[in-house]
Amino acid sequence: MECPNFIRFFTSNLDVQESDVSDLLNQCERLTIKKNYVLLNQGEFSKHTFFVEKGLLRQFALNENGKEHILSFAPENWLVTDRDSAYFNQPSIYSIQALEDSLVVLIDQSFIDKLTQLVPGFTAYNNRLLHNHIRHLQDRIGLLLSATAEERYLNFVQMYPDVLMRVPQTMVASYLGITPESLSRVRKEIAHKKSE
Amino acid sequence: MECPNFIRFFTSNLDVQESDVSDLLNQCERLTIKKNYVLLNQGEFSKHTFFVEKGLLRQFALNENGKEHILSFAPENWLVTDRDSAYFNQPSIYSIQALEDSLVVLIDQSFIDKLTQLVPGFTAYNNRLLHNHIRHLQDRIGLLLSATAEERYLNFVQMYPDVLMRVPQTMVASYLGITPESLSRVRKEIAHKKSE
DNA sequence: CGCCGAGTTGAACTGAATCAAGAAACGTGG
DNA sequence: CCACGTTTCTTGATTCAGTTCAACTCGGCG
Repeated sequence: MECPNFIRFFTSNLDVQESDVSDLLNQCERLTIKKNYVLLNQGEFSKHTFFVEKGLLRQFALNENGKEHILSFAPENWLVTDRDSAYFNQPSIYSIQALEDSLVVLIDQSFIDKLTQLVPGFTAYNNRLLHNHIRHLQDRIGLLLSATAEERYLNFVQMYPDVLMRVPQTMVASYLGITPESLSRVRKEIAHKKSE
Repeated sequence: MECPNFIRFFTSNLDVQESDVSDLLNQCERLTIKKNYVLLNQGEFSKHTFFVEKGLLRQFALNENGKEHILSFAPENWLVTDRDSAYFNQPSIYSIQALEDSLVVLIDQSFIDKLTQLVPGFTAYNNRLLHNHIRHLQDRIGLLLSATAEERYLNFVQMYPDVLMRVPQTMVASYLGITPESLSRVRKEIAHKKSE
């Protein structure tokens, strides 16, 4: 079970031997999961970060009123963590589920520690990932605060054209914070504009 | 010009001498600014992180349509950074402005580096701050995706009772992503409910 | 005293939600 | 490979939360 994406993810931006990462990878648990399989349920604990080698995951929550909203999609080469659980010993707010048959690598703290030891630049790299993630979340907040459903959808199309093609529209709607019906109408409206 | 909050912020959770932090503080620029003073303008660059020793800042953006939205409030003991500018060499998306007469400490990369050198646990602490920040942003996204104006306001009241008392309602509205008029009505509604 | 910005209130409007019903696409087993 | 049930998408009618615009109140401050 090869994991070329994983190897590339940790070697391409870091000064480290492929063989070293490969060794570390071999110490990690790997999971081949079917579409719809739930890796982590809301309320459970997990110290793992999931690296998506192949397939597509989503991280989502059900709120009090039974509405579900999607925090993130994670296609190949993405990392998904439940921070509440992994770093703050709190039950997870989000569930993590496969939207396609997937292959994920389970990373834990010891992997991070070993990589930190092995690669001088890793801490900085990791920090950079976190800062980038923060920027991304801030952008999304900005959109939610001041963009219409249509603008948010167009932004999504531009940012994640790949994901768009791989998930049902319902889920895109849930990511954007609108109903599937509204998304359908928004799309119709856009198509209509284009054909003029 | 003493900065007890600053000292406490970096000593209380870290295994480091007060005198060491104090020395580092003395190498940092400090700014005493008046209400409404703009520390950073949208589009500018700044490699600094601002630590709020006293007073209150806000981080906000004006979008295309001239609408302003507030990304964050920063009262005493908060850190504010423009990540685009500080870590990714991009012009800042957000402006940073004082909402009260304030005293801020300007932290730069060399401060971080020195503290990292000096205090073994600092990297982990810093990481923890970042993860916590991410959680916070995720929570906000969750609210924006599925809570009503009233629910968002009540959440704000609970989370930031202090800020609530210190800023004009207009700004709270802008943080929540609603108009000042709507906020006024929401508050009226809540008061009405309580008096029953 | 008079101005000015912040907050409130009202009336009309609008973007998106809801509810309900069909149509299309999809996968699974015979 | 087709038939059937299930999920996904579309469309329509109605409702509703929140916006917009405009007028008015209130408290502070020169």
